[in-house]
Amino acid sequence: MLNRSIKIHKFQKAMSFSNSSSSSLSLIIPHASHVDPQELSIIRRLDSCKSTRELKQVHSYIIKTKPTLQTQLIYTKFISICATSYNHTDLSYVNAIFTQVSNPSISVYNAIIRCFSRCKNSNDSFTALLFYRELLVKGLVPDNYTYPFVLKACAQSRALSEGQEVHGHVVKNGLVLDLYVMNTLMRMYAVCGVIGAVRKLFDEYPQRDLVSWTTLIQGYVKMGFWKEGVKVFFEMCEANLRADEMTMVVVLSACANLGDLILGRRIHGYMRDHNMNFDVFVGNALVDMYLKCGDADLARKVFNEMPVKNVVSWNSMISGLAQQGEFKEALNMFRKMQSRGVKPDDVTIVGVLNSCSNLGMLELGKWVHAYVDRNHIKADGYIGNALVDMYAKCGNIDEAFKVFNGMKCRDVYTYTAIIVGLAMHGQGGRALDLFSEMPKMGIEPDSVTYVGVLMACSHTGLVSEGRKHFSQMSRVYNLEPQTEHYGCMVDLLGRAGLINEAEEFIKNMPIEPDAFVWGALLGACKIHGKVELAEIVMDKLVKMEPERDGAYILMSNIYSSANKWRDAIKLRKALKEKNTKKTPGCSSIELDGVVHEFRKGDKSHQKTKAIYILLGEITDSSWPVRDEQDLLEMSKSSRSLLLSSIHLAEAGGLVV
DNA sequence: TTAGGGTTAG
Repeated sequence: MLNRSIKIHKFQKAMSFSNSSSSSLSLIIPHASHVDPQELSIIRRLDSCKSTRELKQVHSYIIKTKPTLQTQLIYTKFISICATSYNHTDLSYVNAIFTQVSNPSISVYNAIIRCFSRCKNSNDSFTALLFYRELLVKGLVPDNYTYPFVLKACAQSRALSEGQEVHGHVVKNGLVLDLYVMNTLMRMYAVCGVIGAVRKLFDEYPQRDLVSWTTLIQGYVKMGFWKEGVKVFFEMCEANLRADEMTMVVVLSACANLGDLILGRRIHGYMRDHNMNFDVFVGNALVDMYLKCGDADLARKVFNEMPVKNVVSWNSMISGLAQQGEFKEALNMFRKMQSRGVKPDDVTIVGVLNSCSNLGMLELGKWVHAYVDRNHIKADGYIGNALVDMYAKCGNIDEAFKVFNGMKCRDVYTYTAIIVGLAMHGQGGRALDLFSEMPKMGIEPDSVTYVGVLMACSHTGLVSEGRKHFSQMSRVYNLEPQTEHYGCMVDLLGRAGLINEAEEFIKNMPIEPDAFVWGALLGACKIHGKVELAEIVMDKLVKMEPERDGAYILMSNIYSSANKWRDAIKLRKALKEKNTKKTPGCSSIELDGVVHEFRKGDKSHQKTKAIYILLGEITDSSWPVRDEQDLLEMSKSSRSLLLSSIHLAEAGGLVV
């Protein structure tokens, strides 16, 4: 409030200064009721200007040679052109023009409010509201053009109370039946999340057009009521209104969030049936929809067929593939993007770092970090968090802390990234220290932070600490534990040998235990050799996920550890006969910026032959052929790294 | 001179 009054004060000061200076420039004639030929010729010249620079040249020409043409009409034209014609609006120039107009009419105010409301920056939108307030103070009456601009500014700066005030003015001025005013009012409420008000306006308004329907759909979609949004779209079709591309982008976003591929394809079909123009916005929305619905092939097809792509198209593919777990593909997409000369933006960087974290690609992650530094991109917010996450997940805790400490604004995501990273790399104590720092910083943990905290306790054997945190999450932070949290607790108790307690814990769970929870108990059975209990748990897991082979393999390992070889062999045989779906686990290693992936039975690696020979060196005392060309080509370090990967694969129950 | 569109984290 104080800030605003200072702004108004500053602004009024500027205005009084401009009034006196404009009088020294003299000769601003009052608003012309008709356009004279000289004005018309200037307006034509202004229309042909290609930049603010050219505009300024015309401006100085008028001041020097045609001072009588410094009319409200001409100045309104100057401001309007600045607002609509160029990519970047020079707001200080627009302001300077405005201050040269004495007694600006409502048209001049409309033009300047429009100019400031077009900017995405909420400060500029706020300035637009200050102009609006000023025109009211001067006793001017807003018209049907003023309100759409003012309401847009309210929406942009999420200024709901100001928007409601403007709504009152609309009613008072009798403009409630203006379609543009109504639609922007609806949009203002939609952006501010007041979906009830959007619906009320829509229901009460007699003349809805496509924009009204689209705004209502978007209101629902923005609030996460995706099904409702789609329902409104079908109601709109029943009302015989033909949707356009903008409507489809919003509907596709609802399908994406619903993850409903059948619905998404139906909408795509609707667009084809209605011969819609597949512009870059529609293409991006389709790519996003297909990826969020899990169909990467169709997403790729749409992407490849897009005649025009922009950075958002690439970002949608990169982040969407990563969401599908196709991290390697996401990085390939990034490489392709670079080879096409498309400049990455913040979203690209976050997507790439996310893939690096999941693949353990520290080298590429470092390269992205260097890119961020080189381009003076602030490593705060999304990017800072993604960097912390990448370093922490890749095990470079020192670098993770360097980024973490260098961040000005840390939030729950920053803390969670480093807590999870520390917990994953066996530094539970440090993870818990950071967790205890959060309340002091005024940051509340969320559900994922608690997964990290419980993991930290589990890996450090801190049973009572874990119990304390588990009970605190609902008691203090009102976070209902999910199966992941119960699984962590079972893991914690199980690892500590408290098997009976872990069993009891599962029995008393208020939600149905899933495979994650039972899997944790089976893991505990393996550590502590509880064969009989393991058999019961395995039965449950097999019933839950008959298509998975994880439980069989773990059980077979439990039998082997207990020297029950016959049972182990019997189980492996049963597994083979059942033809179960193999757990798609894989191990990967980054070597000279390239990720090598290893899956069970997968022989697609270029150097498979050499790897098998080296594997033979380890498993067989009789040495295989030494003069294998591939083997000789591999450097010593490559060999040891690839072998580490093989070990990793084996540790996960997989054989290369 | 007026309104509605796509991508980002643990």
